[in-house]
Parts: sequence; C-alpha cells; structure tokens
Amino acid sequence: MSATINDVADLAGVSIKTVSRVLNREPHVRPALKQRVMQAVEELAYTPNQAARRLAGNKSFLIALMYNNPSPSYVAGIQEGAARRCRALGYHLIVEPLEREQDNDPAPVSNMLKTLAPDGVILIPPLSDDMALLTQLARFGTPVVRIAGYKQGPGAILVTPEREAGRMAVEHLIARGHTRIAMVAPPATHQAAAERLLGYRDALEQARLPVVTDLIVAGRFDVESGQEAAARLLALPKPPTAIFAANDEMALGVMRAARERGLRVPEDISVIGFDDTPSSRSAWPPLTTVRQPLYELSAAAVDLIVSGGGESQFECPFSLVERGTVADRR
Amino acid sequence: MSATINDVADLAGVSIKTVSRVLNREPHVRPALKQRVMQAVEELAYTPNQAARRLAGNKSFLIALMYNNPSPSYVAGIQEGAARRCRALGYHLIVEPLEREQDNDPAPVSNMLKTLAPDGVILIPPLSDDMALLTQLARFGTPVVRIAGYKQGPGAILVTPEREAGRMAVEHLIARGHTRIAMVAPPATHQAAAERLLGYRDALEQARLPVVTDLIVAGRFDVESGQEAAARLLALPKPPTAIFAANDEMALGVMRAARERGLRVPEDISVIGFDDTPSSRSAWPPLTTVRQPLYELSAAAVDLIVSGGGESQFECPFSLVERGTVADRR
DNA sequence: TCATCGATTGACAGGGCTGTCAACAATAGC
DNA sequence: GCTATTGTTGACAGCCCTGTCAATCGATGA
Repeated sequence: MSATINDVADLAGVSIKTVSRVLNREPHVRPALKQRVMQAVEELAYTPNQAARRLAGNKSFLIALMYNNPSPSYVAGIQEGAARRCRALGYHLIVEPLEREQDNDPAPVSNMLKTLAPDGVILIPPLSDDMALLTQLARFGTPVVRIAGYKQGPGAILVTPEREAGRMAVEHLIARGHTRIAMVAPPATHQAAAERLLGYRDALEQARLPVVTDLIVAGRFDVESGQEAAARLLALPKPPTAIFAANDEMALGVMRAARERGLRVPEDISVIGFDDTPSSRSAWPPLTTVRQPLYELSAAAVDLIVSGGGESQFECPFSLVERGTVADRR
Repeated sequence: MSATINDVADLAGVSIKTVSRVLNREPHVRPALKQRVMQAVEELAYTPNQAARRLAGNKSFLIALMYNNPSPSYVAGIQEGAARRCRALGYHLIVEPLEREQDNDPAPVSNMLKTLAPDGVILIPPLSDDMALLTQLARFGTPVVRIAGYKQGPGAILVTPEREAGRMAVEHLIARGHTRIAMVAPPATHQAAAERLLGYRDALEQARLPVVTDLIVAGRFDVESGQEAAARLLALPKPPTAIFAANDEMALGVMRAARERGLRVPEDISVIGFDDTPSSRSAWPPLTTVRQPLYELSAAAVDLIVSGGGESQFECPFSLVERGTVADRR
C-alpha cells in the first residue's frame, strides 16, 4: 500500500520523530537531515495520513464551509477560492449546506464538529450573522471566519467594504449625469448588504443630492421583487433616471419592469446591479454591475484560519464592471 | 471534552467492542444490550471520532466531489444533493475543484486520495469522461461514480437519459407546429451532451422531418458561441422557426442574436434551452428549457457509493420547464 | 443427560502519527 | 578548560476506534 512515516524514516536513516518534525516544519532539525528526509519523502511519494495525524495531534487539516446562501454563483466563487487555497496549504475543504435560517437544528453542526473536528469554519452570509450558529460554534472553540459578517459576535470578521462598493456604484451613475437615482434596497435581514444602502446615501450626500425616501424600495433579492419595486419606482410622478439594485437578480427584475412599461434600457432608464453573476453577463443588454472579489476573499479566510490569526479585516478591491445598462446623460 | 466510546461503554456497562458493534449495526447484539447502549449514546451525545474510525478500520466516511465544470448552478445543484444525502448517512462531502482538462497534474488527486482515503469519488462532466483521471482513480481502487459519464471506462456510470431529454425538447417544438428546427449543438468534447444532439435527430426522424446539416451548428457552451451560431442560422436563406440550444447559456446567445436582427422571441423565432440555470429564469422573456434532476442524481450517486453497488444505471426524470420563448404556430 | 454448534460478548493488538521527555551534542560564558 | 545553556535527536506512550480471536452462554439433537 501507501508508504508510511516509518518507511521514510528508514530510508532517510532517522527516527520517525525527525521525519514528523520536517513534515510539520518544526524547528530543531539540521539542514542536512532535513534534506535527506525530504528526499526520502520525494522518493517514496509519501503523504502523511490525515486520520492518524488528527488522532495523534489536534489538527485535522480540514476546513468546513457552511452556507445557506441561495446564489449558486456566490457560493461557487467562495468555494473555489477556498478550496484552491486549502489545497496549496495541504488542507481540504468540507462543504456543509445548512437548511434555511428557520430550521435551527443544531445537531448536524455539533455532529460534524465532533466527528470531523475541522481546524476552522468559514461562514458566508447570511450565516455570517446567524447568532445561534455563532454561539454554537464558539462553544466548540472552533475558529470561525465570517465573510461579510456584520453584527458583533464571536469569531473573526472579514469585512468587505460593501459600503464603499455601494457608493462606487452610485458615484458611477452620478458621474454619468444622473441626479435622480433610486435604489432597490436589500431585505433588512441581510445586514452586510445593508451597507450597500449606506454607500448609496454616502454618494448622494457627497454630491449634494437629496436622499428621497420614495426612491428607496426594499426587495427580497429575487427577480420578482426587483420587478415589483421598479414598477413602483417607475410609476412615480417624477420617476428616477437610474436605479441601483442591491443585487443582480433584482437588477434584472428592474430591467423587466422597464420593458413592461415600454422603456428602453439604458436610453430611458439606467440600471446598475451588484455581484456580477453569470445572469448579469448573459442578460440583454448586459448588466453593468459591481464585482466582489469572492475568490480572493475566501482565500484570505483560509489563510486566517491556518495562520491562527485573530480578529482581522481584509480590505479587498471591489470593481465596477461596466457593461451596457448605464446611459451617459451629460 | 467530547465523550469517547469508553464513556459510553462504562455507562452502558458493556465492553467498548459491543458499543462499536451497535454503532456499526453489526449483528450479534442482544436487543436489550443494544437498547442500553443506544440510551448511553444518547445521554452522552456521543459521536464517533472519524479519524480514529478510519485509522482502525478502513472507512473514512468521506466522499469526494471532483469537478471542473464551469457552471456554478450545475455544480451547486449536484453538490447540494450529495451533501444532504451524505449528512443523512453520516458521511461528509469534500470538494475538489480541479484545473482545466489541460492541466493533467495527477499529484493533487493522488495526494488527496492518500491523505483522506475517501470512501468514494463522484465525478461530474466533463470530468466523468476524463480517461487519465479515471485511470488514476482506478489504480487507487477508490469507488468512482461518474455522473453523466459516457465513454467506456472504469467506475460505475450513472447514466442520465440525455438523449430522451433532447428529444423531449424537440418534440415540444414539433408539437407546437414547428417544422424547421435548428440546433446549436454541444462541443464535441462534451460526450454526455452529445446525446442531446442524438435526441434532436430522434425527434425529427420520428416526425418524418428532414435532418438538415445546415441547421446544426456547434457551440462552446457560452453565450457568445450561441450568439454566433444563431447569427449564422438566422442568416440562412430559409431560416429556422425554432432553435434548440444544448444549454441555457447558448440559448441566451441565440436570443441575443435574434434581437440583433430585429427578431422578436418567441413571435418570430422560438428558442429552447437546456439545464434550467438561474440565468434562464431571469432572462426576458424567461427561457423555456429542460430541467435536469441534479439533486436526485447526486443523491443517488452517494447511495451507490455507500451501498457499494457496482455498475448501475439511474433513470431520472428530466422535465420540460415551459416559460416564454416558444411560440405556438399551429 | 451430554456433546455440539451457533449466537453473543469481550480482551487485546494495533492503525500512523504527534506530544512529552530524556539523552546527548554543540556552543557560549567565565 | 569547565559548567551552563541552547540546539538536536529519538524512545515511547497514547490518540480512539475496529478487526481478530478466544471465551462464554444457551439451545439443540442424540
């Protein structure tokens, strides 16, 4: 079968403990020995056995990604970055899709924590702010990284500057000459996304434009709610010339509503989304949106767990993806 | 810390071996004892330690999902079904995104197989037909389930009746009075999807309609290639009245091409896709498409691994999702 | 009634690795 | 040159389970 640490030790002519030290990058090994060991490892194509490692020590080299986020592209982006980074560091990623927030059965989570004892857990919104879950994880002492977490609570928070990103989107609109800008806001439950609304206000205020409450309508992150919200917005006596939707799905809904009223995008109404989902790319006209660096974000989350870093913030660059739904009115 | 099997054995007043037997559903345990043990397990909230279990026995209770499929929604669907089923059976899912087919570095895979020793591996297309990978997996003796695998090769194949599904789509068109039906075919490399083309022919032949080679153009599964293909199709002297695209992205491209020529969907040209991605739902008009039962498929894959079942076929029901891109010409 | 045989139970030995600790070597300090 | 440190190395125990195998129990058949 597969080579064991004994084989390597024999081949290198050292004790298994020394091999172990080399493998775990522990100090106190002379370079010459280290060299010999590494060569033996190479020669035998030796790979340490994870189960034995975990049983003896306390590291499992496993990281769990928990989510109940309904957007496949968001989850996939995060997952891809995390898995790649894990691989590079000799870790592996376990995925744990949880049921919706209502179903707060703690058993599956406790279960997983006990059987697998992952070295860390990555949470993505809206789980990042699920207090019950956070408390449960804290009881186990498992390091937790909350991506785009917002509320105070146990576990490192990896803040994404959503507020700045929201502002960036609106500034783009303002720079194109729009002054009457509406927003399809995120649902109140999604705390991190609420920051986007704050960014919207920031941009408006900085440009000395009024913040009109009629121009802010909350949606539920799906196409239908975006459509409904936009229908209301466009029926206003003084309708907006541009609409910023808190995610792409709702932006697509906005475009639908516009079309229903016989309005052309972007000639009659400009639209900007958030997330850069595949849908936004394949829509017609292709949606101008804000891209989150999911890949980099989750890679950083893994790093944070592996390095055992405490509370930390990661400033990552959002970028505006200009496509075809914003008209220049200057 | 967490309770061990010894604690359970003590509480139940039996040997640890008996506890082990109960936990693993082995025979030769008297109901009375079984009862006592289960109660002790309950009381201590005991969960067996995966690492120890694997070290001692040969089961890791881990299943690996490997993919390099670029469609987030496809991967997410499969993953969701697999992870849920795993949880129900006491297993866990590891995800391994592989690099594109070109990068055939076997090291990461061997590595993972040796360190984690998963009880099985699930492959999704196009990996399901990656011979190099299949051979490598076979060398390790790890059970493999290939979702929508096509070519002969080692490992159980889980066939999805893509051919029938393709035919279903085209029959839908024919039933609506279309007789000149084009297809944006899948790339030749995607074997499973090639079945969809066969289904297209089947439907045409059964309806005694001619199979015109000019009406079959291959795409690359992305919006652009769908657009290009449709541009060619629509520029034909006798253009089709309906186009069946081998996936949703290309169908969206078809709609784009139609719009560019000033054609209305579905009034002037009907379009039907394949996969039921989120994009198809949020497109305008929403795309009529074929839904694959991804969730059920991957759950079945897990079952196959856990039960140790050999070669097997799973007939799963595709369904036609009628939305707004097919006109009735009768 | 007694040997026989299957059902039931437990003792024990690892599985592959890391933590602990003791042994020993090299270096520094006086 | 000699002791006090610090740096290196290995022996050994043990992590928590399962496989093996022997022991015990109870029932069956002669």
